[in-house]
Amino acid sequence: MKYNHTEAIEKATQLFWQKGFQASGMRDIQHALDMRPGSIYARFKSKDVLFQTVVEQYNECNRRKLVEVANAVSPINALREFIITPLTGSEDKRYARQCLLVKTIPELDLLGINCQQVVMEGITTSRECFILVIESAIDKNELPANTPVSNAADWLMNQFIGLRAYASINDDDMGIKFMVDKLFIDLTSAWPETQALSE
Amino acid sequence: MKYNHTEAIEKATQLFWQKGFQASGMRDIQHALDMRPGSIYARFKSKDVLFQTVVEQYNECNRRKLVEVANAVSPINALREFIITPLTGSEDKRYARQCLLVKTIPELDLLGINCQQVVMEGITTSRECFILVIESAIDKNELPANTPVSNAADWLMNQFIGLRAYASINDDDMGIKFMVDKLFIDLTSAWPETQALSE
DNA sequence: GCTTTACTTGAACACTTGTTCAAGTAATAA
DNA sequence: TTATTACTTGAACAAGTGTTCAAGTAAAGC
Repeated sequence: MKYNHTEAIEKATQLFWQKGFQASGMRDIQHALDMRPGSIYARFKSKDVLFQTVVEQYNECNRRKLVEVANAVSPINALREFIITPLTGSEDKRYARQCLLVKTIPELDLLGINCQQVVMEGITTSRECFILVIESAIDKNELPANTPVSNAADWLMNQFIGLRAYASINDDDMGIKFMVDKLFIDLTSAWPETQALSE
Repeated sequence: MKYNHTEAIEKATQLFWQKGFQASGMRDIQHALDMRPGSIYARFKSKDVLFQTVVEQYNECNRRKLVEVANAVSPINALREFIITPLTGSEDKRYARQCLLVKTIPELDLLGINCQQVVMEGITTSRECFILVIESAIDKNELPANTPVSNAADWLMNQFIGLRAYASINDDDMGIKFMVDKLFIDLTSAWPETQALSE
């Protein structure tokens, strides 16, 4: 049977996402990819680099989806879809409710320095994409023009992260729906005074 | 030098809070407590039970603080204080910005079943205390009477968790202040329609 | 003083971890 | 067929983990 790169990375992603970096032992990986240690080390230099490859793909996928949201006819509706999708995944994909990057942060200093960078880049990129979404929503009159873009993007991203963490340990679908609804009420409601830039 | 139980647990708390359960090796613990393995195992049955003891104390401390907030003259003001305190800890106590329980959740199944239970109890208790706080605030006319207590408590707790996670990887004090202000605006603003109980 | 009890020590143990590499197998080229 | 190249295998390794326990030390009781 021939080796399939895409499939191997998919399997690795699934494992890392479920168990985290540290808890996914090389023996688990060997089993998941149905490959022997030598083969794995021939293709990926180490467990660390394998994980990095996984995260790189995760980031790219994430970025693409968020740009789509920003370019949608109704960014707010698209955003709602984007947010709800991972929260309501079926039981067998529950592990995907939690963000892989967020899950990785506590393990950050177990990773090689390059790998750490890739993880942090993913977060930075996400933040930038959320800014795009908000700008686009303002542009299309779905959000008030005086929305404080940068702060609101931080806020929005944090809300999303919090929601995913909540959903990953909480089954109550009604509760999740409540929180999402609340998020969109608050998104369009008042913002705190932002400090003047110079003083 | 005589053994000091309180101090030992304090040191252990600090270590676990900084590095997490798994990453705190027995050798780290030995060094932090300045005790040899045999002594540690004589007092605490295992690393697991030591961690459990730490979490039990953490939970009790947390509960006490939240009950104080509920019983304060102005629960909302007390709540603001309660929320801001861990977010603005000095640089050398940055580790305490993240909630110990939240930090532990990803490692939950490395723990013994009793220890797992103690961690989950901590979260449940927190939730119950947040309900008390909201009820008290309604009672004292600081929140509208139609606030959906249970859902709002879930929401509030999740906001707090999210904020602590944000503050633990983000230095920007102005950004943190912005988020806290936003939280209190949203706390007193509109809530989504809650589904009827029977249908 | 001596005996008994309580506590401490740290080398050693069994097990798990990520990683290596000589040997083996399959595919391709001549 | 034979020679060369590309890839795979899995036992073995070094370093790390939580834990044990026989031996040692200090304290308390008489």
